Amino acid sequence: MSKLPLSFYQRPVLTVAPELLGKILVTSLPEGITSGKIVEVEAYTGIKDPASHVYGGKKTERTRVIFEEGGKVYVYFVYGMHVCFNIVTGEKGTAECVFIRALEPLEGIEIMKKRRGVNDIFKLTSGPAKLTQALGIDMSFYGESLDGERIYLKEGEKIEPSRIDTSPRIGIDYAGEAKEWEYRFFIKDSPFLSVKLSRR
DNA sequence: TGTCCGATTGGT
DNA sequence: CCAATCGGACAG
Repeated sequence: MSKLPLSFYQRPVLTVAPELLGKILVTSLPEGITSGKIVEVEAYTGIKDPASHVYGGKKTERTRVIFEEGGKVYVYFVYGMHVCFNIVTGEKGTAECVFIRALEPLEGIEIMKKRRGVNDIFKLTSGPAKLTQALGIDMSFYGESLDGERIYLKEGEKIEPSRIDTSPRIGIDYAGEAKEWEYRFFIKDSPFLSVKLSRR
């Protein structure tokens, strides 16, 4: 199974985000290969998106990679202890990214259990900061290309549209009306989601 | 340089 | 519900 080409990411974020469901995120590090199937993502659509880190055109040392062309890693450190992982999308000149919120563990489950310090498979990668810890993703991945050796995506299960649901994004109460936007995409029958709310 | 706070998690 | 824990953002 081959790596997804960078051209996959260099399309509009609202196209790429749902297509990421079912794809396999892989890291290859000294401890071994770990991977998981993407089951939950959120789209952050750029400088006009009040929930985005680049809202209003805010371009800083932390956010600069979001302005690059799609196919790069945007990671950030938050709450003094957590790393969150995003995939930059779109053409150069846009500032879009997809926030990866949950995976279904696949390869290297013993490595992931050791990194996470838990045995329950449902607690390994069912949250944005859990999956980075499980896959060994830290701030050194900032700006890395997703067709590299350490981290990449590969083709996975084809997800039928009927299995995909949407909801507002999680944890963005500061974003005004944007907190209602249906930019969270997830595989509705997955038991590995970060939150078990079904809404409506 | 000082203060404020978070696209979370895990325990109470 | 709330503490943990600290780098980035921004005001001054």
